[in-house]
Amino acid sequence: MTEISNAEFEVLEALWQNYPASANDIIAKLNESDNINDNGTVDKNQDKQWHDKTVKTLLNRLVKKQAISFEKQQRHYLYSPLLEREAYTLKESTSLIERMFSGKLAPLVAGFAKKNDLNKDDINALKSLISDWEKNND
Amino acid sequence: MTEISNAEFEVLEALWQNYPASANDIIAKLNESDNINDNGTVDKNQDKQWHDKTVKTLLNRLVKKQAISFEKQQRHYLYSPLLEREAYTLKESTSLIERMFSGKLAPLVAGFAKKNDLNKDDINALKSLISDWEKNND
DNA sequence: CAGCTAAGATTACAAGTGTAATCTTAGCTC
DNA sequence: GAGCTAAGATTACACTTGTAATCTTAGCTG
Repeated sequence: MTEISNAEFEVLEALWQNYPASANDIIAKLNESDNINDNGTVDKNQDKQWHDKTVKTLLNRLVKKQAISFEKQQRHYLYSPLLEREAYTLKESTSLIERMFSGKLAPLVAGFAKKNDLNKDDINALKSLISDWEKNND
Repeated sequence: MTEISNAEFEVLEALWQNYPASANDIIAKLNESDNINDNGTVDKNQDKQWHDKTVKTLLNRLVKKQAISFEKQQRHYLYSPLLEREAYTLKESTSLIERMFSGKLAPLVAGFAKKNDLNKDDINALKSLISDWEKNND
């Protein structure tokens, strides 16, 4: 599977939020003000406007890259992701951590902690992950 | 500051490990079998061989992008990074987390926990980071 | 000193990317 | 049914990227 570019990823993101979807659905979603991810977090649309031709091009490329599929629905297509969001983001995270931190998660978190001032919620989420891990690994 | 590409990043990495350095120093470093990062972690060189012309090109691009500087040392140059490694990796991590996880660290860690089976060391590192954070934020 | 060499500068070139515009055509509209 | 429309297909085009090869020139070498 070839690489997904940043712009392609944003289109995929819109599709993950709601599929199957027509090109127009996707374009509309991309041009909404805010978007909600699978994991419940929110992407603010920095009022970027997506041109429909651009989105169509990206959909085409995603099809070629076998990241999404489509089925003819009368005159237009309905697209669906072939990639799972979680699998994809994990792959990307892993790759970044590999390239920048020799595969170790802690240095990334450390950098984050140092500057991006994690808040109490982040810390609680991490603690909860840790205790889950310990539950399963003790 | 424009974007640093993957190949450029690897060259920067070599420079961060030892600078100021001549082009040849950098080429040699890149072609070593293993490399050790600032943070003590190790990059295995998957026996990729860097062609000197390629590295020179990348050094040029990095200079243009103002990611590194050089000073004439007799006939050749000595290069130094202008970017700090930690600042750069933090920016990249933040950007990925922003794009994929709406800026939340926990979902990334969760994905990692779920599949990449964190080991005891990772968990300890995270715990230690958390307790540091709590020490400073209570 | 003439030519060679090696450092850096310049040029190359295909593939990928962001961003669309134009082309083709099946179906809707009068 | 003739033409318009809108979906998708094809083409465009400049910029970036990976990966070098060629050009230029200052200094070494015989």
